[in-house]
Formats: sequence, C-alpha cells, structure tokens
Amino acid sequence: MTDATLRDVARASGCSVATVSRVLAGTRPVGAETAARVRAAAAQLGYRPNHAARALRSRATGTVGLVLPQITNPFYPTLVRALTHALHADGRAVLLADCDDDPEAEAEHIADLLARRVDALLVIPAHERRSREAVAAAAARVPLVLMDRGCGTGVADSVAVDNATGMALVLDHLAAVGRRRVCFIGAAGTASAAAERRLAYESGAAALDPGAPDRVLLGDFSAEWGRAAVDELWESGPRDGEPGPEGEPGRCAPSGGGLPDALVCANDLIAIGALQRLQQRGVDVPGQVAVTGFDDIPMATLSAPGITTVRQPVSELAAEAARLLRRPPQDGTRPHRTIRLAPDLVVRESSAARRQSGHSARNEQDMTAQQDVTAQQDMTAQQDLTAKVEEAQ
Amino acid sequence: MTDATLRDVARASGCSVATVSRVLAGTRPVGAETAARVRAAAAQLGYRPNHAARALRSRATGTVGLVLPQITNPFYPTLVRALTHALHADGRAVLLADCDDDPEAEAEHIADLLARRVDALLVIPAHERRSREAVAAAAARVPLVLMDRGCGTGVADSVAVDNATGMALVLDHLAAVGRRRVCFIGAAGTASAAAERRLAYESGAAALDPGAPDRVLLGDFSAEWGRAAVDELWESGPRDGEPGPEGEPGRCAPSGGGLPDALVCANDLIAIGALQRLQQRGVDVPGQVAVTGFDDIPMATLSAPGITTVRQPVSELAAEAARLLRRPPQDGTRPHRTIRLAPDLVVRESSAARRQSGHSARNEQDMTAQQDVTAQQDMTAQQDLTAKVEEAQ
DNA sequence: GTGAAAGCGCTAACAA
DNA sequence: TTGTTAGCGCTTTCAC
Repeated sequence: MTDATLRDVARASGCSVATVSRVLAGTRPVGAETAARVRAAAAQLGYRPNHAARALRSRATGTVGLVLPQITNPFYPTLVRALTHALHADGRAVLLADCDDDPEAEAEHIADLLARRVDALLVIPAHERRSREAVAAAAARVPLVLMDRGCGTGVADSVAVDNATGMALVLDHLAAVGRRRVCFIGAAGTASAAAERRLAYESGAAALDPGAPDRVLLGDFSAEWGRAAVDELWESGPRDGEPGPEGEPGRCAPSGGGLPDALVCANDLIAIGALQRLQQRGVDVPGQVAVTGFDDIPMATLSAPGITTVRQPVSELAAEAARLLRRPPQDGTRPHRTIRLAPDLVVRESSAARRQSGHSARNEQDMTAQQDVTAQQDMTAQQDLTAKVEEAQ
Repeated sequence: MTDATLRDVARASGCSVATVSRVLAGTRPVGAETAARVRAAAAQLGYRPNHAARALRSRATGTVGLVLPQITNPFYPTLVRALTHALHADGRAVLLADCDDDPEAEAEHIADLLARRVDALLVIPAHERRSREAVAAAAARVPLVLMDRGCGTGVADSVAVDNATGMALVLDHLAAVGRRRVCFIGAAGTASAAAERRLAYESGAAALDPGAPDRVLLGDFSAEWGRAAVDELWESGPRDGEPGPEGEPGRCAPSGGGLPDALVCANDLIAIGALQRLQQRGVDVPGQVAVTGFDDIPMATLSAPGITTVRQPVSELAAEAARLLRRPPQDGTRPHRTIRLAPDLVVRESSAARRQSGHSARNEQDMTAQQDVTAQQDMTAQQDLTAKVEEAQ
C-alpha cells in the first residue's frame, strides 16, 4: 500500500493541491471551512507529507547536522540529549555524525551532511586548528554554530560555558571552606576549555595564596593523567613541613613547602583519577585534600566521595544554539556571536570542610549553588554585545 | 553561489544528464572515455548530488533512524558510536531521536522518522510492553531492527548480547577464584536484560553452592539500588558465622548463614553502587567480597578497584544490525531473526582471588600478584581464551 | 552505449 | 481565498 499524496488529499477534499499544501503547511490564509475539510481528508487518508519532495522544492530539509568528535566523551551524551530535544521542539530532525577525534573524518562528515542538504550545522570541533578549514567552508554555506570548543577566531557563531566564571566559583568555594594551598591539575594546549580554565585558575588563585597561581600541572583531560599528576605531586613534591626547593613552572611549586590541601582539576575525569590515586595512597578526601572537577559528568555523582564540580548549563547551551540556528540567514558578513553561559557550582563531599571528614552515607545531597538567573542573562547579553571574541591563546 | 547540478555536469562534459547519472551512480555500463570525461567535469565543478532529489525519485533516502530511550544511559554512547560508524560505512546517514524513556515520545519520533522517509529503523525500545504497538506498526513499513532490549515476541528482527553466556562467564570466573557464597543483585521486571540475566544466574549459580540460586535481590538498574541492596544484605542479612533463618525468596537467603563472598550485579551501575557502599561499610573488596557487573560501561574502569564485568560485543552488535538492515526487503512474512552475540569477560580487581585462598586458576594468581596500587590493567587478553567468542577489535 | 522525456510529491509564482 | 502552472534535481523508462 502506497502512501497518500497531496493529490489524493486534494481529490478527497474536493480542492486543489495548492490549497491542501497551504492548509497543511500553514503558509497562507485559507478559508476555515475548506481547511477543516482538508484536514479531515488528510487524517482520513493517514496523509504524511513527503519530506524529500518538500525539501527538493523548498530547499530546506528541516534537518540539522550534529558533528561530534567522540560521543563517548562522557560530557557529550548529556549535551546531545539537550540539543536533540531543543531541535525537535523546533520540528527539526538531527543527523548525527561521530568523528572519532579525527579532523579528516570530520571534514568528510561535514561534506556529506552538506550534500544531504542539512539546513544548519552544529559542530563540536575535533581539533582547535585542524578543524578550522572544513568548519569555515561549511559556515559559508549554511548557518553553523560551534559548541563547547572553538576552532580559531572568527569562524562561526559559538556557544559554550563560561569557563572563567566556573573556575571562579570553584576557587571561591574552596576559599570559603578554608582551603589555601590549592593546586591546579589541568590540560596542556590552546583549546578553549584547557586554556581558559587554566588562565582562570592562574588569575583567581592568588586570592587564596600568593603561591597558588604557580602550582599548575598540565597533562590532558583523562583520569589517567589525574592519577599521574597525584603521583607526581606526592612523590616528587616537597614533604609536608619541609620547605620545598623552588620548583620550575609547570611543576607544582609550593612557595612555602608542603602538599596541597585542594586539587582543582580542569575536568571531572582528571578529578576522578586524582581522587582514586589519593585514596590508594591513603590520603583522606576531603579530610586532608579537597578535590574539584569541571563539567558534572554522571560519574561525578557516582564516585565516593561525590565530586564537587562545575555543572555546565546544558539546557541553556542547547537552547541558545537552537536559537542561533533559528535566526534568518545572514545578509553579508555580520560578525559572529560568541555566547558564554555561566555555570553552577555543585558542591559534593569531595570538598567538604575538614571537620566533617567525609563518610556521610548520604551521597545524593547535591547542594547546587543556585546561580541568579538574571545574572546569567546579563552575562549572555553582555557577551552578545561583544560581537567578536578572541580565543585565549 | 548555487550548487552544480547534474545538468551542469552534463553540459560541461558534453553528454546528457542521463549518462552523467549513470556514471555517478554506477547503475549501468557506460563507455570508459565518457565516464572519465564526466568524472572530470564533476570533480571540476565540485558536483555534489542532491540527496533530496535523489530520495524523491528513487524512494530511498540513504538514511536510518536511530531511536533511543535515553542517550544518557551510560551503555548507549558506545553503542551509538559503533552503530553510526557501521552505518556510515554503508553510506547511510543516521537520524537520531532520544525519547526520554517515554513510549509516547518514542511513538512520535518513529512517526516523524517514517514521514522523513528513513530507509530503516534501529530501535532500542523504551518499554517492553508499551513500545510494542508503535514498533510493530513501523516494522510493517520499513526494515526495523530492535537492539539491546526486546518488546514482546515476533515484532521484528533483533540483535542483542547473549545475556546467558555473559552470566555464565561471570559465574565460572567466580568459581575459579574460589567464591562460593554468591548473591545476585538484579533488576525486577520482564525486560530482556533483567529477566535473562536473572534466569541465567539462577540456573548457573547452583554449581557454586546449592543455596546460591535463591540468593537474589531485585530492584532496578541503578547505582542507587546497588547501594540499597548492600544495606539490605548487611543490615538484615544474617551475621557472619551465626546460622541465619530461612529467608524468603526475593530476599537474600543464605542456606547456611553468613554474608556473601561475591555480589553478582545485573549491570555495572548496580555494581558501582554496591562497591561504593561496601567500601563505606569497611568491607574489603575484593578481599572479603568480590563484585561483578555487566556491560562494561566506561565507569567500570574508573572505579577503584576496577570492576570485573561482561563486555558487550559492541562492534559486532552494530555490524550485525547494519547487516540486517542491508538485506533486501521482505517477500511476505518471513520469520524474524533474533541474533544473540556472545560477550567477553573482563577481569579487573574487584574479583581478584583472596590472598589466603590456595587453589585458584593460574590467571587469577597472576592477577593477585599484580594487585598493587598501580595495577590497573584489564585482563581482557587472558580471559579471551576462556570466553566463547573472540573480539574482532 | 547514449539521449529524450517523463515524472517522484511538493511549493511558489502568478492568475483568477 | 483559491486554482493553475511550472518546476526543484534526480532516476528511469523508453527509444535509438
């Protein structure tokens, strides 16, 4: 049994295909009675518009391409979920492409999606530099929004978490629970998350301790690195009490000797690895050392103790991306928008104040430091005015 | 600048659109020289076929719908990755829909995907019973493969892990490392994973201990439940040494008293919750109690100790699903295929042999020897010899 | 082996 | 407000 077409509906309702099209697409005003008749006939025949025909004619597929570096990155599923929901709410379907962190695969996927005539693209670039060419080329053809990561300057609109604010929330919190000897375990490189979080730490940590900004260890965004960093600190770092030698920058170089009382990790994976290795070494978390993460991936709740972290405003990020894609196509080269949304701090046991040394059996008490909604909007608006924003180098 | 069309290529290469189409689609034999000329012209113009037009004409979109209950379920990202790769290798694009565990949303997404003329559907049903209607209706219109979960009998082809084999691997392994007093922490309900894993435990555990098949606790597939189950066992269960009262079925009812020396969990989330609560109670894992999971989600590696678990053969599952979708459409009502693929056991520290136990398999003795803080490696390679199917990775 | 022509189902001009 | 007409870019008969 073949599907009903517009013509079938037209015949059944006794009017022309054009009228039926107008009723069903809501493009033009149509007489109430006719409209009713058309709708009845359509329902009766179980009419389903053929998107392929519609796409061919109207040059719009109602489809958005979503290009990810690796869906197995633990932060992305949440984001993908929010994005698909936001886009489906707009009546758009989502074509998914996973690039396996390979910029060449990414370029191919982008080309394929373009050939499939997606109306727009949402891209989390696989590589800060090597993704740029393909992304820029695509952005010239369809509306394109970069998410989470950047890929050079002035390529396209972008939406991401405000890393600086997030890091500031962490540092404020650590100060409030009396931590001073903080140390940053981050990721090397110039990608936005790595660089911005590191810079935010370096500029904010001085408020806790003059030596803190120099206590920085850089690796990558993995649990493996979190473990290694703790080993580095606890093995080659100066012992508690004895004044340490002046360390090189890039190593953890406590100005007054002693081990850190808080590890600020650039993401949750690092934090999980660090936490794990601390526990294996018999270090009490949070009793002796607090540990914080970034992103609030599902695992951050599941570890024991749960990890204090910065929750990315996933729904808002998705909504903002969807909004950018809804905007009418550009007349000429309007400057790109860079939208940064303020995150929340989620306080869990890994950063509890020292006296309540942590084996509270209740793991689920996430205390969300609720961020003022107005402030967040202001943040957005403010950034909107700054049309062009340079990536931190 | 508008895209080049077939006509453009035809003009540039001095032949008809039909010929160009045949060259580019490879549908019919074409003179070698003409073909070369066409290809050159196409490349020169940067020709990209318009999929919408192609779809309209050939009634095939080259697109597959992937319908998920919740992409945030930690097992799915890996599966989605494998599926998209397998499908992209076939030149198909993937339309993604996330249903938020809601069968009604699922039905809508399926209808939408059908309206968008997907060539086929891949569905992980949100609900064993309530997904059935929409799935069956869709299966009547396009090739449809169920993955991971079922939804009633005889609805469509399906591909899933062989839960029975997986559970048998776990029980064999526990026997080999000298565990006898095993207890199952599973999920209630009739959904395939829940029911099959439970049944496999019940029929396989007797080999370890006559009372084992009755030691079954049922909740859901969450870490929360894993924690609760441990509380139930350690609080209301009989103390070590004292003979316990005959317990009701559904509770853990050790026939000879005493706490379990191994917790067989129906998935990794339960295992993570159980492990966590055991540690909070000061129970040594694996010293006193072994813990095993199922699925091998990323978190299973990240916990300390790493969790011994059953790794789903994700690439093979994806390949098999893609293969089913490639098959030509059915003539009449051929019976549906149900494909079950054997998984591997991944031995990690959570089930290491106790040092005092004298007679364990060689593998596990090696394991024990390596079990210091730095031994974090999966023992997959060795176990592969025991497992019934080798991974093609 | 190649070309001409006829649509796939729909929307957008242009008339009425 | 409604109908008529012309395609969107492609594949696929059918001729040659």
